[in-house]
Amino acid sequence: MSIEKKIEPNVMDKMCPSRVVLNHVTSRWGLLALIALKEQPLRFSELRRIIGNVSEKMLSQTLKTLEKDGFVHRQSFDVMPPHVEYSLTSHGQGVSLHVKALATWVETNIESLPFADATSAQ
Amino acid sequence: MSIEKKIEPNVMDKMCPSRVVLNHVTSRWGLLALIALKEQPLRFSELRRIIGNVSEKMLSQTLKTLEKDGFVHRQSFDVMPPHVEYSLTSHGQGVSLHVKALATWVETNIESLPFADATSAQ
DNA sequence: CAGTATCCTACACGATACTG
DNA sequence: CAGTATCGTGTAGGATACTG
Repeated sequence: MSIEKKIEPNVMDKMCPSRVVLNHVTSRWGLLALIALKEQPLRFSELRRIIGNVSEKMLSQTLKTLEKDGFVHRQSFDVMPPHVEYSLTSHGQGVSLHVKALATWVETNIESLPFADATSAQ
Repeated sequence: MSIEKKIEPNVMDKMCPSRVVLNHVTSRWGLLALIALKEQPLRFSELRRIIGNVSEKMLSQTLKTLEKDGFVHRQSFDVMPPHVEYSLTSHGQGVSLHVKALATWVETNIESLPFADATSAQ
């Protein structure tokens, strides 16, 4: 069905490597995946449930990217039904530390930010 | 020219506040602006030059968002030609610390990431 | 369960032109 | 200089259906 594989090339691939990686780890779902996996290894659907509101497509895409970047390890057990576990590599532990710190800072300080006013009505 | 003001509403405004703010500070240009301003106050065009390849529209939009969030302070001197200085608030200093740490981690470790191979050819 | 394939839309972002 | 206004494009991301 596909002689040519259209693999959703990224615009940012012209940027310097570190910016690209930075964009991966700070991406909408990448950030949340790293934080979730920081606690413990998780299966695909567990990850989906924890992150919440992420489509299968996006989670899959995000995990592949993070795997390529060397942050996530994917272990597939060859059983039926399939069982796949995602975990952080040592590099993944490294970034997730900072990602988590950033996220925690925001959560901790959100109350004191003027932004909170705008949405505190609900 | 505009009875109704279309102010580019954000999809994410349905998310919890901290996620929204997190997205602001980790956004493509937000992240870079925070890092640049961490060193010293900067004018609009200085900021543009330092960040590089950011359009006026995006930088302006980014700065407004960060200002609303309480991370950036905008000081306008009423002279001609205009002189505007952007600087970090104390909250801005707070997040930028973590943002910078994250960015630094990536830059430091980029060489040891498998990703580097993919683009090291140029 | 753990994904892929396909289709579609909204919006992020850039380019250009204009203004105080 | 420091923006705003407007328009055009690509792509991030969702919905749905299907598969090993």
